[in-house]
Amino acid sequence: MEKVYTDTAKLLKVIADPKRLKIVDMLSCGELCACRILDAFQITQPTLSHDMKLLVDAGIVNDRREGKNIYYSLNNDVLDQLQKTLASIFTEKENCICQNQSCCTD
Amino acid sequence: MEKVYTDTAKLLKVIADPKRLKIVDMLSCGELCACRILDAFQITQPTLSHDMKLLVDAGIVNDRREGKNIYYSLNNDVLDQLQKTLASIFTEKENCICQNQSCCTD
DNA sequence: AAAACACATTGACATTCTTCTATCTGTGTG
DNA sequence: CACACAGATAGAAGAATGTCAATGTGTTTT
Repeated sequence: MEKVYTDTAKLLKVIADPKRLKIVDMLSCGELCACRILDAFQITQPTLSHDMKLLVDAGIVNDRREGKNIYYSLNNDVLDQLQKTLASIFTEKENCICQNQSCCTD
Repeated sequence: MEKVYTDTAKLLKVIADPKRLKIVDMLSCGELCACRILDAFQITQPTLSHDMKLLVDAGIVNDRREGKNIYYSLNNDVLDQLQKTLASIFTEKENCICQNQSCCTD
């Protein structure tokens, strides 16, 4: 499968979750520590830690330690690029992936 | 969990797959019948049928029978709305979801 | 140094997703 | 009507995901 599809699908899979979407929404206003994010959910600390690891590993979120706390923030470059990629997938292109093909029963 | 997150996550889950992303990309150039889409992949016909059902049930794709064939096309309204929702989640808002909150250790 | 705090990791279990083979349904054709 | 074709549905097996309790690691405080 073409790389753009596999790469984009990996990113989408990480944000295709209500909790993680809300986390991204919270972080869009600025950096937050894990404990603050945890307060907003009815999940255990290890579950949040697991979700944050997915977001960080995907490059969507940056993490930074300050004393005992870990502060998380959005990586806007990755999200901007994702939006551009989606726009290009959703929209007709000049060199259409399936142009000049007729249906099998034509 | 807030409805916008669960609804958006459901849509994202459906397109968070390389095959289905490529299908959307193919359909962005116009209507295609199932047999034509199937030609582009190394999967069995029931697998494609299952993927198309996910896309149709999510409202991302419309289906239409013409004789023996089913023709699929994009529902651009749903995709446009999804892009807008993502943009609003990714971007700082005036009424920030977490404004006026200080970290738990402050 | 010992204890407390914030977060990560491990291991287990349940749920969901993916993909297949086999079969069924709807449509057109001889 | 019998058959062929396009696609959907059913059922099953394996893979991936979500979540937790228990425990480990790094940092600060006493």
